[in-house]
Amino acid sequence: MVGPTPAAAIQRSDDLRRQNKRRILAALRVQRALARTELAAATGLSASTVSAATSELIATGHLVEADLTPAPDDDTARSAGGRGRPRVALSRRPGAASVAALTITVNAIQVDLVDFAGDTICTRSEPSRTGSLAQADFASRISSLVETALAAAPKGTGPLSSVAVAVQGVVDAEGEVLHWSPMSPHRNVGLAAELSRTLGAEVRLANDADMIAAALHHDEPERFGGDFAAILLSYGVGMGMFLGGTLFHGARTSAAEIGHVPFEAGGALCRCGRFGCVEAYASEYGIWRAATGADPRVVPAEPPDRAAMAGIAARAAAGDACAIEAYRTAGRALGHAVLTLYTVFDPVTVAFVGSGALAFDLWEPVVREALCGPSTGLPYEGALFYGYPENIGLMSRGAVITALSNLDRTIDVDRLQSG
Amino acid sequence: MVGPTPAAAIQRSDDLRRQNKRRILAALRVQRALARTELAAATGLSASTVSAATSELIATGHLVEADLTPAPDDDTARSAGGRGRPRVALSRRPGAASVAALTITVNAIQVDLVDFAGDTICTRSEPSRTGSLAQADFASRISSLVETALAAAPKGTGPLSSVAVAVQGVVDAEGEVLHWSPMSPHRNVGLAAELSRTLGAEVRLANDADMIAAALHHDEPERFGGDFAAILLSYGVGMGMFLGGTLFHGARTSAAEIGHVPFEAGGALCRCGRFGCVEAYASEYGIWRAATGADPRVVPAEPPDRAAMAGIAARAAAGDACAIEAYRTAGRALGHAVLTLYTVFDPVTVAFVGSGALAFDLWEPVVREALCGPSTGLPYEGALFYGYPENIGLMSRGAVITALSNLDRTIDVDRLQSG
DNA sequence: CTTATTTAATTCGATCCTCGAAAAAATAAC
DNA sequence: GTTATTTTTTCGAGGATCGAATTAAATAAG
Repeated sequence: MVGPTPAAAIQRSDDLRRQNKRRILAALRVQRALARTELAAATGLSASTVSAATSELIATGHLVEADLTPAPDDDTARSAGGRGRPRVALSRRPGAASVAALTITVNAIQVDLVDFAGDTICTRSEPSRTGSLAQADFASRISSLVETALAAAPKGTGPLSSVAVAVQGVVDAEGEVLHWSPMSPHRNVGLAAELSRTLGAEVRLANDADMIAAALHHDEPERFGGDFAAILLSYGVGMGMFLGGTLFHGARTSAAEIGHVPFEAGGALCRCGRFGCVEAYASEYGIWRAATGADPRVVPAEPPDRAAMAGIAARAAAGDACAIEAYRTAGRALGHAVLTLYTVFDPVTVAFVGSGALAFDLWEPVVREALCGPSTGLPYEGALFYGYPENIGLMSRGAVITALSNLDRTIDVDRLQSG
Repeated sequence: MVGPTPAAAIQRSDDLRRQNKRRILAALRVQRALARTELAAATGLSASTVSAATSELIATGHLVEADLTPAPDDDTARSAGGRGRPRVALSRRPGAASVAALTITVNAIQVDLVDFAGDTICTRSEPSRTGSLAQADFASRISSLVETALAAAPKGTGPLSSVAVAVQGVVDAEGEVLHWSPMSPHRNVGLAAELSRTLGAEVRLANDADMIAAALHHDEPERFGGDFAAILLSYGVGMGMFLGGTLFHGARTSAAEIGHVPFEAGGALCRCGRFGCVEAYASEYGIWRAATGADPRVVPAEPPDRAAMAGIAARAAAGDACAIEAYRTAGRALGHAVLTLYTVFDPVTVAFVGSGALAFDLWEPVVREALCGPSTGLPYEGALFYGYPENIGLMSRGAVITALSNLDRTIDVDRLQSG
């Protein structure tokens, strides 16, 4: 290799075939079942190419001809009956493979086992006191939970082929190393490799907020199909963002740590060890500290639970000045974060996810206040905000989607699938 | 189109051919002359494919067989003489097309006319009092300067096929609209379309800092080949950044306006109309205000010239407390900006470009100070900083590269080139 | 009940692309 | 002059896509 050209992926004609097969699989990941004609329209390929590719994919066990279920919401195409030869739907064969989505939070470890078609096979979860675990135990604990789930899976389940791990903290861009996490004192842990060894499948780590963004992007394309940010207001403050239809990440890590943008120099102590980060004011513990009058220079050892946060929200709603002020401060910090977000990435739709969205109406006006006034770019006032108080479900949903989509990128589309 | 798949670019086999031809042209844009064997190595294509593609490109007038110049710095390959059939170098045929690079600053408008091989044909510039021009005059002024240059070009010059305009301010992501510029009171000007009409070529606008980043990326790949930011410290504070080998841009504009990240709430007045932006402290006018004791609530009408800034740098070097403090304040603001940059994009190499880099050694330690301490991500201390006091040359250089690379993406590689 | 109509899917031939191996070309060394 | 070496071209094989024609399967009409 002499030149600087990074020799892009596709340049031989058989790469083309593989890529087009992948495109068909991807289309069927989003739309559960499609006829060959619809696949041709969706992928832009000709009917003959789709016919050839799908018959190969059926032969290799990737696809099956589904019962001609009338598509769930069939607007454009003719519905149920009609003249002409009826279309026969294709879908991904459930037994072709299976994937695991792991959702690791401070409170619990959860695994979702999902088949190739995207249906959940089984779910397991257990409480986690992750902070007290030795580094090696952490990985083996996760592995054994996955193996428990695999053991409970019915016969005919495809081999575990891809694992996505949603975890709080900073993950490298390749999803292999956990650089920093609030759940563990260890740094730069090669968790993906450890899990891959015991599970015998490709494992990718991912930031929790990124997974939430992936879930929203996949499930609500009308709101979150293009460019948007998902800001996770939970124990900490994280962000996942889609730019140009793909998940944004930094030069070397998942990055976009909007929660650790400096807000007030020498201010309240943040979990990361610095003073004055946005998170120190807008996170659960930040709001809890301000509402209870706790020392802003100390990070509480135990995270406030959902009940405690709901209590503060209730007090604020009832007019408690201290609680209201806590939320207003959080709003100012968030306003700073969103203003920074807009300055760096442009106005985008923002979804606020997690317990912080419980009191959405209390701090949302404060955030908007920070966005008023002149700017060098686009007008900020019209930005759309959405609140999603629930976060765990979105995290695991995003991990499922990510595991499936990782699999689609690596699966061998030419060889026979076991099962 | 039913599905959400955006029907990616390449799926027919003749797309493949076109793409591979483009890859060959691109390799020859970076390395002026390469033999077929070298092209095969650089692109990853087989010798026979390169042979076929290049003979077509020669027939269509895109390439010519150059005199067998020994490659300028030929380490890997055999140099000059040797056994065997001598390699015959190929290069882009100068007359196949020409491009124009426009560099518009507060002081001057400059046009560089460049041939398809990348050599400058001719250059023109004239002073600009852009602020006082009517919107329509602005475009016609630029057009006529380009036409003057074209008239002075020797016979055999290829037709003008691509124009890149480097301009201060906020440009939309497609390079068509100038949303905001300090040089003009008008907003959302469709400058690209206006120029395209009179010049009869594709015109793309680009942010000035982005062009500087493009120049550094292209000309110093060992330093700036991967991920890096170029922070322009001139009349304002702008930023261009490469992430994963491509120029970063926001959802709808060039974005990455690190100069307008909020630094001190209710602080000094910024050109953008807000108070407390980083730019209000770290730009030429910000430093000038602080060093001369001018009102921080007023933006000077006339930008301080290069001599004035050099004077302040000299005063600071001589120990003038007021000047030193101005640079230290600029350093603190820049530190905030870089800390935000690192939090959002990860630690990357940074090039500081423009007059601000004149006093690099005065504020660089202050910036580094802000980066010390704990963080949730990668360590910040080892980041590399470089200073480049000159900026106009880099801007026009980046515009040339961008114009050529835009052309390479749109040029018809199958049909005969005039000339 | 038979026939026409309509839509879906497949088959077939043409064209195009890339690649590997072999041949041709051009020079240096002996 | 012959041989060795390296570059470039030629040629045939193997795939891939596409459009047109064909086959398949159902409904509507007479």
